[in-house]
Amino acid sequence: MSLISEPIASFSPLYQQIKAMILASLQASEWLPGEAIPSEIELAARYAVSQGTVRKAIDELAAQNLLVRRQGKGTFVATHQEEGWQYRFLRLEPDSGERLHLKNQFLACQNLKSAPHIAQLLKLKGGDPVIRIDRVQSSGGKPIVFEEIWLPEGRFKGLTLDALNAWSGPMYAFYESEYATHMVRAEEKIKAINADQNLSEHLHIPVGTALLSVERVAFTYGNKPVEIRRARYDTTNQHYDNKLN
Amino acid sequence: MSLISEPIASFSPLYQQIKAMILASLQASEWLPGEAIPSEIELAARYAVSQGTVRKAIDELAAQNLLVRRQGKGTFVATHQEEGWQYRFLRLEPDSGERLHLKNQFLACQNLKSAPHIAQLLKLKGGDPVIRIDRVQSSGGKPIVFEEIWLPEGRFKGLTLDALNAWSGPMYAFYESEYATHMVRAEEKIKAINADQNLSEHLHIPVGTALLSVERVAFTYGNKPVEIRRARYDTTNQHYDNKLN
DNA sequence: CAGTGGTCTAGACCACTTC
DNA sequence: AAGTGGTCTAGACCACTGC
Repeated sequence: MSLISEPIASFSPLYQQIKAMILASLQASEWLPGEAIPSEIELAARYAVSQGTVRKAIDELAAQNLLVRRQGKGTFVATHQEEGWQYRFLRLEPDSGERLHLKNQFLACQNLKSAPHIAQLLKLKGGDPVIRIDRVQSSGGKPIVFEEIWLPEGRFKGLTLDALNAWSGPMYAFYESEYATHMVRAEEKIKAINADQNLSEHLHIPVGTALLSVERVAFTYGNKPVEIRRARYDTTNQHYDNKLN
Repeated sequence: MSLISEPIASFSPLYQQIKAMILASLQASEWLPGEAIPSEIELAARYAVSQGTVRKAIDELAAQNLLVRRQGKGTFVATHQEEGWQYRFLRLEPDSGERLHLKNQFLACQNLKSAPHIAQLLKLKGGDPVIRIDRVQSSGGKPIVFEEIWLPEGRFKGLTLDALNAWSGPMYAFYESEYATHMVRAEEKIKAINADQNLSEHLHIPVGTALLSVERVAFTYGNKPVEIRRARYDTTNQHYDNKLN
């Protein structure tokens, strides 16, 4: 061990500080998903820096998909309600290459005490209340996806099966409009598993069939985990598509 | 159909043109992987634009991982030989979270006439010569990955099993140093399959075990596909890790 | 110390959208 | 025509590397 202590932050460019301040405003819901943020000139005045410095901050936030720039119109807070952004996190697509259209069927929505595993991923204390949702998604009448979802009860108070059934559209748009929670990024761990009795029934396939297991943790602003998903995909006629750069 | 023809390129910013010229130099091997490209000031002079315009072009190429900037030293052509970049495209990691270390065993390296399916992916004519490599990769003595690789024979002339066995290190570093071929990006399609007799033997698992099937097409400069891989992962103790943004 | 990339500014002008 | 983001420039200065 060296006696010389590490600098906390040896150097922090102005535009990084601006970026942090814009991020703080997003997190504080000063501007809501879908809304325009102030123009570059206004922000430059507010923070007392040049427009170029604000531009660089916004550039990086846009690259992270937190903001969306539209020439001639303004810069907007990213939203899952936008056309073409509803399925931003869905990597499943038909082998034929067409667009996948999934029909939702919610099976259950229960309030539970969190198991240690789930609590840890959501950064809750073991036993803290969580909501668990079960659903099946179908394509052309065939069940393709079986999914279990865990949410922290604190943020999603009063969520019921009826509310879910009343909603038509992507879940992340639902979270946004009903619980002011915008998903920023997610991490997935993928495995192959053999279908058990339960999955066999839900997906109408023989026991033992190979299925894709996708475990996802989704995060809002500030790297806060707010949703766990455990999905099982039948990949007979569709696949998980990934680009590596 | 409208009688008004679409503009080919309604507007092309200077920095995009600079980007295209740098890209052309990379494709023409004017600067090799691992080498430094000329300084921003030199490039600005060469293209008769300001340094800022060159910067923006380089910024985008760096964001695509084609170039790597190093403050105080210069800008370098990305290479798979670099420490930490050898496994840029490998998304498999142990459930424990440690680093995966795979040992290579090449089983075969044959010259074949390409099947239609492979030829199409490599943009060859059906029947054009291809090289097929079979290998198994093991972690801690356990076989984890069985992989078949197809390469266009034209670009990889004279590749033999002996040459592969003589090489210790990642394949993409091998392609780079022996065949002047740098991989830029890749696309993967992932499914779950049940192990057949052949896979059962290679991976020492029972027939029917669920395996991850990963089909990859890898591209060099100019979006040219130059490698097909069909991998099978045993995901009992490891998983495919993916980040969604 | 010289050379490289990195930050910041101020200003001119262009392209797109809306009124 | 006014307002927005997008491009391009020129210049000053900072941070990091290596001789």
